[in-house]
Amino acid sequence: MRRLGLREPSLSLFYNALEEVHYKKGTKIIKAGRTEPHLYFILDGIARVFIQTAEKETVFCFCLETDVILSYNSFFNESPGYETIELLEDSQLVRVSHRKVKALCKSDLTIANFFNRLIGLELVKTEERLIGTQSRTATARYTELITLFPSIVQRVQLGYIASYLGVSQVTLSRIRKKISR
Amino acid sequence: MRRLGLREPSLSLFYNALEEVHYKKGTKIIKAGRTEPHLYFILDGIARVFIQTAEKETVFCFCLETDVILSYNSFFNESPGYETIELLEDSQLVRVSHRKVKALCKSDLTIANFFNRLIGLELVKTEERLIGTQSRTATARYTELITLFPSIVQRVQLGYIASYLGVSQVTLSRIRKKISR
DNA sequence: TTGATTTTTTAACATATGTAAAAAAAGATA
DNA sequence: TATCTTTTTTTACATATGTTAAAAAATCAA
Repeated sequence: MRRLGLREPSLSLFYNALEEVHYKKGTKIIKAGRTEPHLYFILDGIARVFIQTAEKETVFCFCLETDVILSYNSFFNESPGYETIELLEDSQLVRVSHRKVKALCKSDLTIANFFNRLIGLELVKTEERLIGTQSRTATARYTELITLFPSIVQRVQLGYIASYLGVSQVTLSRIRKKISR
Repeated sequence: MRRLGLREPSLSLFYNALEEVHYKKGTKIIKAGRTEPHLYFILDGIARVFIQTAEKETVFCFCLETDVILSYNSFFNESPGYETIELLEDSQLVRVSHRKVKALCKSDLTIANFFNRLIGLELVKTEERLIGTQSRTATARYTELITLFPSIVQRVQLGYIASYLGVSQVTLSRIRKKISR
């Protein structure tokens, strides 16, 4: 949190609201269709964020250590979220209720600005994802994933990565073969 | 702004920082590669947001009346933005410098929370776009665009809409033919 | 209205991608 | 180790999409 400019005494205020939790691999910490009451930070572990339709399941991001896990629609519209978030490893997280975060933002200017920046950086990240998805090939995005987030490729099975890239697993296999030459 | 919960006296504080501007169709109010100093709200007009690579130009959203126009990376990272934003009609906008917005957020708790919500809703919107892009066909997204934002389809040429949907204009023509039967 | 320009649709062809199914490889369990 | 399960790669085929170019339609200006 400190890297986002949160300093004492607001830092302690925020820290004291956090609660550490541990979950097993496979746990769905956030489920689509529910208004999720908590926000999480990953201390150790990895999660996939996906959305489900009648026909298929689409992975639309992975969350790693230090990342925030937040159902945007739950938080900002107090409406059911779109995404389900499943842990892909036994994980350690800290969590805090939306209610507490909002109360802190309403009462503490420093925390409000810290949270502003947190959300802003999420927005930049999401925008980068969207730009990537629309303007670059799956091959380019896969090679980028390898260089920027090698640990994702190592820790996550290819079916999920293919879904994340928006191609079938067969196509990802072909991409992997092509770039390994 | 009122719909985002901004009330007096903070409302006036924010309003007084705004400056009305008028631009001709074709004006690029924000250019990729520059750290944009302003944030805009559209009073009247329509804009396309696109990014440019060596090979092509990709439209990744349209902005309409009441929408905010903001280079996320300029604002949150004070780094050059990715997108170019071009007005597709003669337009009326209001603008305010990032500097002023940040100063207001640092000094006024209500404005900080208002801005928080503004950014949060942008995040929800961007997420919805990303989910749509990844998990739905171009045909489904086009029919949704017609029902949710008919004015975009009426006011924007199909080449831009095709780019927005992530398909070639030829494919969009085929989609239009298919759904008109 | 007429002609010029821009936008949209259509046609033809090549190719990249998805689906389904099988084979191979890797990982887990007893 | 040997067996079972899961994951990844490969194959074969059908099809949707992109590219290029031309035709048609719509828009704009004189």
